[in-house]
Formats: sequence, C-alpha cells, structure tokens
Amino acid sequence: MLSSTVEDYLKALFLLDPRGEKQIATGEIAKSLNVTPGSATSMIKTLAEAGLVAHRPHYGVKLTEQGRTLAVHVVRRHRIVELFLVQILGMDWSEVHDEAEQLEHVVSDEVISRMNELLGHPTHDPHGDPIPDVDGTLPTRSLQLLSFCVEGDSVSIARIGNQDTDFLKFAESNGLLLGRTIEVASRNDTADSITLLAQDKEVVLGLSAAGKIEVEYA
Amino acid sequence: MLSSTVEDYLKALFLLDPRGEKQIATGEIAKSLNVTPGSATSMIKTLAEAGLVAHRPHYGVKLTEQGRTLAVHVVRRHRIVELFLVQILGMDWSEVHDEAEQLEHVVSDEVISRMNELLGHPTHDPHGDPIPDVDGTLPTRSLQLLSFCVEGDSVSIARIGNQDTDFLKFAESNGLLLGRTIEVASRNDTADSITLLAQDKEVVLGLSAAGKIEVEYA
DNA sequence: GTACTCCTTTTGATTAATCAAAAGTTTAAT
DNA sequence: ATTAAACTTTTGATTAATCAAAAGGAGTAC
Repeated sequence: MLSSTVEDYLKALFLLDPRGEKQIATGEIAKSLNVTPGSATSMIKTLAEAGLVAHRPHYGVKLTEQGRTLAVHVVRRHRIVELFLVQILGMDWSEVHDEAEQLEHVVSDEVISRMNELLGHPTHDPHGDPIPDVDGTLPTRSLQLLSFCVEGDSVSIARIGNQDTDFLKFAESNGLLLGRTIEVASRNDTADSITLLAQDKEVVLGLSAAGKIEVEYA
Repeated sequence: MLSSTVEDYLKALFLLDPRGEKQIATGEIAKSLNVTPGSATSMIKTLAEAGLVAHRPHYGVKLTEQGRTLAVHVVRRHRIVELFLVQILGMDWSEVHDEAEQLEHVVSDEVISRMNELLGHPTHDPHGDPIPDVDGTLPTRSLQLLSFCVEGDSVSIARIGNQDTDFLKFAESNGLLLGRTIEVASRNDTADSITLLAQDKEVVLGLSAAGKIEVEYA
C-alpha cells in the first residue's frame, strides 16, 4: 500500500505534466507540494528506488509507466469524489477540492466504483477536469484558453483550472459556471484585460485569470 | 488537528467503556488496537500530557471529559459513514466497517452533516449501534443479550455487536437481520447453544455468538 | 576560464509511531 | 515473607517524512 505522501508526490508529478513528456524539476515538485527542495529530493530518491519515477540527478524526474498508472488512479479517485460531493451531497464546487484531497487517499475501489455508477459514469469533474476511466484512459476535448479568445467570440465554459476557493467563488458569483455560454465583449492587451458578457452582465478579467479558464467554441 | 492514531486510541477507549465508568488496562487497549503493550503505554503518556486521558500508572486509564467528547465525535463520524455506505451507496453491511474505519479520520463536519441530513437524522447505524448526535448525546435503548433469552421468547434483533465480516455474512444468510423478529425455539446450557426460529428456519448458535446479538422484546 | 547565481543534493536533526526485549509492579499463592 | 505469574513501563532501535543549512553541479556572464 502506498502512503498518502507517496500518492501526493505521484499526483503532483502527473498534474505538472499530464502527458508525461517533460522532465520535471525538483523545485517545481517541492513548490507544488509545499515542502522544501531537500524533502522533495529525498522522496524522489525513494520513488526512484521503487520504480515509480525515473530520476536523472540535476536534470529532472519523470513518472514511469507504473508510477503514472498509480497517479492516474489517485486523480480518478479525487475527481469522482469531488463530483460526488457536489452532485450527491450538494456541496459547493468551491469547497470540495480540499475535502477530496483527503478522501482520495482512503476511499476504496469499491466505493469509487459505486459512486461512479451513481453519477452515471461521468467524464468530467465539477471543475471541468477529465475523469480517467478504470483503466486509466483520459477523455480528451479540444479546449481553448479564454485568454486567447478575441472580441466577438462566443464560447462555452468548459474548465476552470484553478482550485482556489476564492477564485471559484468569484467565478460563480459572476456567472462563470461550467457550460455557460459567454461572449467576449472586448479585449485590451495593453491593459492586460478581457471583458466578457455572462448572462448579460459585464465581467472584466485580467488575462492571467482568463488563462485559468478554458472554453469550447460553440 | 488530531492524528488518525490518536483518534483510534480515543475511539478504542470509548468503545471499551462507553459509559466512562471503568479504568481501562493498557493491555486491553493494546489488544484492541493490535499494538504491543509498550506502544500503548507510550501513547497513553502522550494522551495524558494532552489532557485527553487520566492515567494512573499500573492501574489504568480513563478518558477525560475532553477526550470523551473527541472520541464520541469519531464514533459519530464512523457510524454515519457506515450507514451512508449502506443506504446511499448500496454496500453490504458486512463490508462497510473497514471502509468507515478509514473514512472516519478524514471526512469533514460539513460532509458528515450533509450525510446525516440525507439519511434523515438516523439514530442507529447498520449494526444497530447508536449514532451520537452533534453535541455528543447517545440515544439509549434497553436491549437484552440474545444469550440471556429463554425458550419461547419472541424478540426483534436490535444490534449485532461483532463487526467481523464473516460473522455478519453468516448472520445475514441466516435471516438474522436488524429488525427481524425471531423466536427462541430452545436453549441448551449444557451444550452451550441456543436454537432460533428466524423466518421459519432453524438456526443454532453457540451462546458466545448469541452474546454478540442484542434484542428487544416486542 | 573564473566567478556568480541558481538550483539540487547531501547531511544531520527532529517528530510521531511503532517494536522487541529488559526492567519494574501488583497481586495472588504458598 | 518469598516467590511466581501476569501485566506495565522503560529503554533503545527503527521507519517515514520532514526541515535547515551546508555542500555540490550547471549554466551564464564577463
């Protein structure tokens, strides 16, 4: 059995590079897990010995096939739990991330499978992130960053790539919910901002915030 | 925040003495948690320093008010989760105990409160154990051990005091389910057994097994 | 090509929880 | 009162995970 900590490292590696293309720097892992670089190095060594990552000292680290499979399953558990908390328990999407962060390490396959059933084999979690299926396959969509959209675009919101409670609360209260269709009213690269029309209300976002939102052309 | 381990010790102390009357022996705690006596002693010292138990060396240990309150909440979480797994996720009562054992340490108050709502503020879990309410109060019933029943008694099953999967599967397959009315067909103290009529089928139990089942007179 | 900066890795300590085995207490028995 | 049995506590090690700070690479700048 993997410890929660090991699962967290694997998940972080997966999320930093879902395609498994890059070499990930120790510092990046450390930052994303809020540990010191030294802690990350020593855990990486442990993971490497267990065959879960390939480590090239001073260059970077990458999940092995085995490590990736385990990571994907942690992510699957996380996302199913999140959706379950929203759909079945009626919690707010802004508060389920931290809860799922804990639950992902303890819910059994049996429970996940029943939740999955009850939810009707969903493909995406409440933030629009894809839910890997039992054998680790991720559904794909072709999404566009809202920050790349131009004036006049009419798009529907497909994913919010920021789990921060405050950000999600802000999005919610401004009508920026998954599935909602919005229009790009204007875009100002000098001011680094974009103005949207969501439910006939104007919302102004900085481009970096807009870069956390992914959309689909209708 | 309490560690899972601390919560397990508190819960064990509570379950070994729900009324908070006795001094509990170190060895009993060790046995119920499957650790060596030395481990128990050292944890007891930690708990005592934190004010969660009163320890009289070589005599025994007892939860303080504070410790008991925390323990009751762990038990509440455990039992609500168990019932939730059975009622909402459709799991079998024989498999939810171990699952709940893990979940009890990570589900938030928010989630417990929503589960509780969804379940309609239940008073007992799938094994007939009482669910403490939010402020720690336990519902009471006056139950009788099945092993004390005599020939001719007609009673309804109120509690199964054995979380063991095999035992629960056996009970289930012999019609010994919560709420079911059964009759004591005969009782043989020499053979240490009791014969029941459950749904017109005869079931013979040893008295020690019967002592794990609690009943209510109709 | 020496120096500097920015990472990464190593080192040495610390904390929580555990175990095995030694030492110490209680109780009960003769 | 001595001794034995049964239990509890202490002691010393171990493991996983972490941190702070020292030491070590790599690339860049001049």
